[in-house]
Amino acid sequence: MKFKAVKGTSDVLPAESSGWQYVESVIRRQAEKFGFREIRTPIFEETALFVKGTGDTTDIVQKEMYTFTDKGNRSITLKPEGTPPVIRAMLEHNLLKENPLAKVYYIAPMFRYERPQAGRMRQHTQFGAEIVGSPSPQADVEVISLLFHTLQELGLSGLKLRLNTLGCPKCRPQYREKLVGYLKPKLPNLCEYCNDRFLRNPLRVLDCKVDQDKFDDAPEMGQFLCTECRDHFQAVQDNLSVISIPFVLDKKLVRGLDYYTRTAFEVASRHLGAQDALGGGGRYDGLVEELGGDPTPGVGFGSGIERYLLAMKNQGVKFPEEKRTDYFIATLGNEAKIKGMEIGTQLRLKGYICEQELLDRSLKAQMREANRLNTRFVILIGEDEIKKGVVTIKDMDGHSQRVVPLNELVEKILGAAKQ
RNA sequence: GUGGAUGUAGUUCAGCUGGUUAGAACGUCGGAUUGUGGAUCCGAAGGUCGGGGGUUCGAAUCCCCUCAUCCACCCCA
Repeated sequence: MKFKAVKGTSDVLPAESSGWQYVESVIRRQAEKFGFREIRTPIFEETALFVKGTGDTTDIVQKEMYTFTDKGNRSITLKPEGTPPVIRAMLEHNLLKENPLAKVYYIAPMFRYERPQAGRMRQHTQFGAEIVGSPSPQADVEVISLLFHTLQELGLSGLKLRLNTLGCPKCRPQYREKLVGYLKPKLPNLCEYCNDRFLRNPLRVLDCKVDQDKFDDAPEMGQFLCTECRDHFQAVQDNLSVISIPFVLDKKLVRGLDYYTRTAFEVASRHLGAQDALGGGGRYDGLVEELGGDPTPGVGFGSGIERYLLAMKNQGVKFPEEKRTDYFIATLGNEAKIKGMEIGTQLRLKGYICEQELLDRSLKAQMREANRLNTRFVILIGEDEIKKGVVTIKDMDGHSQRVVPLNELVEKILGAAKQ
């Protein structure tokens, strides 16, 4: 085979696209119920937006971006995540000046140069949402609720919401300093990954699978939280409880993006493999300012639609049935084909789903095709019908058929379809 | 970037320690029903055995290289 979809990308074939459309429609309905409005930003951005927004210490920026130079000598990057472009667009168009609160969602492709595996692609599609402008813990909860309830609405079960707080620029540095002091003497005894993580993001070291048991006496973020952060975190938990969203506290949950403050969360499915997060997000109270706006709080999430579909498949979730074909026009002979074209056009104008044979197959094959399409009625036009100026209509469910004169065809079948 | 597994019809797979015409199921097409679907029966088409090189009288099968896919690490959606 000559051409193949490049590594880590895949095609959504007709057999799967109805599943996608269904998921997308559920997402849009949920987002709109909460009052989120869609935002569409370009598929690529100036590279610097991610270096500054996502953070230059993150894996995404250090080794996963699809970056290239365009003919105008600009450094361009295919977006690896959705939040920085959304903030950029809000600032560029002064959305936050028009209204101090902005709630947006998006369904968009993301690109990361990673080694593909189950649930991880180089191009994947994220459903994300952001609330910008509100410092309220209820904004955190609204965003979590949108994600959680969307997943539930799709029929996903075995969901696990993990929750943590990362503190703020006031209290996190103190914890970080303490943790670094605690870890430093242990480094020679820790694995190479730990040593690597220690340099990039010390909070991550505690999450190591190899050395996990060596950190029993490690200092905890909880002991260092300032009162504002502590209250905020408590309020998030209280509100989640009020709306009956179950969660577990996970002190090791440290998201891989630099901009998170306070709340961090992740929803995982037990129906997925190693990459089990359906979505994750958190609060980013410093990001807007970092990208050149006034200090403005924000909170949001990103979630992977390919993973939704994977989890739904693994879990055996049933998708709604596809629409059936109302009329299949089976034809024999040239005149019949022309007549069929005419009839089909009229039926579609009336709003029916209507297909016509395009391969000149045998009548048997055409009937088989009609059956495959789950057709309600077959309109048969052969040489006999042409001679007599009629059409044979077969009811595929009732197995009955009758002959209808051409001139009253549309009226007749309109009636039949209403039954 | 690291490790492991796998590449044979459209699809899912079989093919024993190398032996000559590479099989099955499903799907497709045709027939049983000269113009009628889903069930059944019969038949047909469809394969450079991922690619290249080597060993051998002989390679889908053994060796080397390469490419791709999958899974895991890392990290994330």
